[in-house]
Amino acid sequence: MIRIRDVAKQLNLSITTVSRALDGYNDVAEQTRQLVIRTAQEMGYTPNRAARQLRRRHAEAIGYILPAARPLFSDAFLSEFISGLGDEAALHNYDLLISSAKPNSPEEQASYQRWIQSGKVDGLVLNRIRLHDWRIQYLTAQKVPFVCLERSLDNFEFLGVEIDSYNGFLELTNYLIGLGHRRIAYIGGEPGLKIEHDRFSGYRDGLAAAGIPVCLELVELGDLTSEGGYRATESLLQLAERPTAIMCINDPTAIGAIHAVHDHGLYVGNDIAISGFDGVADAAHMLPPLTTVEQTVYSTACLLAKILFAQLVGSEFSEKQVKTRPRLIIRSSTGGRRI
Amino acid sequence: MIRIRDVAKQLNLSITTVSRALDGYNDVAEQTRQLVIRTAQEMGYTPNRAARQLRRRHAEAIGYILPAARPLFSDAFLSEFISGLGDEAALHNYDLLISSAKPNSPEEQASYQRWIQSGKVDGLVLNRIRLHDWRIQYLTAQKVPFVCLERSLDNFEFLGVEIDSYNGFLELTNYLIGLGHRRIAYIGGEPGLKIEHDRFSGYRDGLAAAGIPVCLELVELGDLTSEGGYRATESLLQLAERPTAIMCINDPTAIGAIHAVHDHGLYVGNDIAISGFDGVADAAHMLPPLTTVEQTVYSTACLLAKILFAQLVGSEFSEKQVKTRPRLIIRSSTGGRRI
DNA sequence: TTGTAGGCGTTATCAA
DNA sequence: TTGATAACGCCTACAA
Repeated sequence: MIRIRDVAKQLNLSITTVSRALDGYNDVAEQTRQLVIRTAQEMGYTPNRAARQLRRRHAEAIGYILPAARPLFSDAFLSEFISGLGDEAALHNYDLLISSAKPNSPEEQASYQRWIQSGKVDGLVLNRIRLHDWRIQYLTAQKVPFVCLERSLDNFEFLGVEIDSYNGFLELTNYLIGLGHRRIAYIGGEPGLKIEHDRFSGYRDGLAAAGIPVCLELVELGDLTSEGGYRATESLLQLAERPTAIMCINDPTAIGAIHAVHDHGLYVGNDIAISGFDGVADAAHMLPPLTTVEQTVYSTACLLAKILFAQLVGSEFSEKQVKTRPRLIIRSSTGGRRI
Repeated sequence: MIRIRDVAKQLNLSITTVSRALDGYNDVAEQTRQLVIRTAQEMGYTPNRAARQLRRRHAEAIGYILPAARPLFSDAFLSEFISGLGDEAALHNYDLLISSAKPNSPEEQASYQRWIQSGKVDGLVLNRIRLHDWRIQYLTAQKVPFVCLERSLDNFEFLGVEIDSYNGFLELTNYLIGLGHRRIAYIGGEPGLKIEHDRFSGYRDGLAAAGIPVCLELVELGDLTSEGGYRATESLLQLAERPTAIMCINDPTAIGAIHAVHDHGLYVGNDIAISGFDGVADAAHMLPPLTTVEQTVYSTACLLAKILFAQLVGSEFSEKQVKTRPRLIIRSSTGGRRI
């Protein structure tokens, strides 16, 4: 390992001078600076992170804990989300630390506490926010910078990005009603989730505005995965009177729904309309292509990270709170040619 | 922030004693140990990671750099892969550090060097290995522990997991030939990739064994994404004599291919057979469900991490090199009912 | 403009 | 069984 003292010795300079030349202080002769920078580069010197962290008292890393309900999970949303966070972090020369935990589990709590208390990360990114989320209370109390995708009912001084799920689902519901659907089912997620609350509300209010009563047998509980969507759809298809449309809380759920409908020998988009929410890249490549509400996951992740960095390093980015209106993307899974 | 000295002061003990009680040394009175552990817990003490790293000279973190060809990418393979690495790392109380870089770019090189030289990670996980891969030479020279998914031609002392892509593709080719296909196309990835080499070889040798010449117009270059698969398939469909089957290097490519075939008004599984490779969860939820060669991404990632940890902490896991035979999963994208 | 020295919080060596 | 002390590599008052 090459240390700063090795560079200093090589140049017959003091450690101080080398350190300051590298860090861009202006009290070092320009000529010396150039020499130092060049030599450090040649020698392949990179400051030891542990030492720097200890001294500077920050980690130059942000953290994100994956909401993994089971050890094995797969979610197209997450790879886009992670790459957005990672790219933005890299721009600031920060690292992205990843862990995974079952939402609302003791392990989740332990992970957050360990990261905070041990100083491994300077800030955190949260998603899958619960209506009452201990994470927000905890991080606020600990004064740890964090940003959220979606807000909870607790955090008044919300920092982050909020996707207007409610209006997205409202618009989608209106669209389906406009197509003539009356028996519209909904497959959601765990009740305490903010997105569940918002999206279901959009669905409910959309129906109400058209004078259609919410029919409880048409409301199913999924788990945000394809498997959950498949199972929930199977129940719906066994009803005496089948729904003519199924609105799914997210794209993976919708993908499972499409599959279930197909396995029942029915035609998606024709016999039954299916819609999702997220707009992950794969949604366009489904057969039939999936009608969805697009929230541009990658750029949202970048935006979240930008907001976090604005807090951490006082970067020029000034937005603290962004509310975006997702875009309804109509594809043939809600009607169109027979496949 | 609570430091070890705070705990020591609280108990009127020396820092040394507290440190050793917590670390499980046996030269501290059992009674003292219990007291220390309890108090530390009550006070919410967690060792500062930077200080510990500096002293112990390791980071308790492993790293993985995503092969992201473009800033925005999405790959079902990766979310499974990352969660496997993360779960296994968590089991050892290690963190997983994530970054992304364009394969073979100067930034990729800079990222690896920075992580190594700054001591941010104790070991690395590599995939998308190139036939001649500077990473392997560099990490070997630096004596940094690492594991690979797939091996290169350079590393004789290969540590990691090798999926037998060659035989997987051979078997798949034989299967398609057995179905009566003669014009079988191949959509691959960047030429220097190990998986491209192996999978193409399996395809070529499979054809050769059946006395079918490789027809260059049927060999297309993709980029491992759905978009690449879509474009390549469009070219194939414009040939005077269309292929009757298309073997894709991975599942995303196959998903793009299915979509392109569909857009041309043809029936996948009927007019044209399509196959993938990876066996990510979504493949089963495609329409039609995708025939693929399954490599159980999640458990492979866990296995890779296990091998890495065996090096890092001398865990009980003794396998150093695992070669797995992937499993051919036949679904209706290579023939079956019309959808 | 450059150098000296002290300390960040922890662990390890050695002495008590 | 416990405690004093010296590092780990870096940054930064302060002195020269």
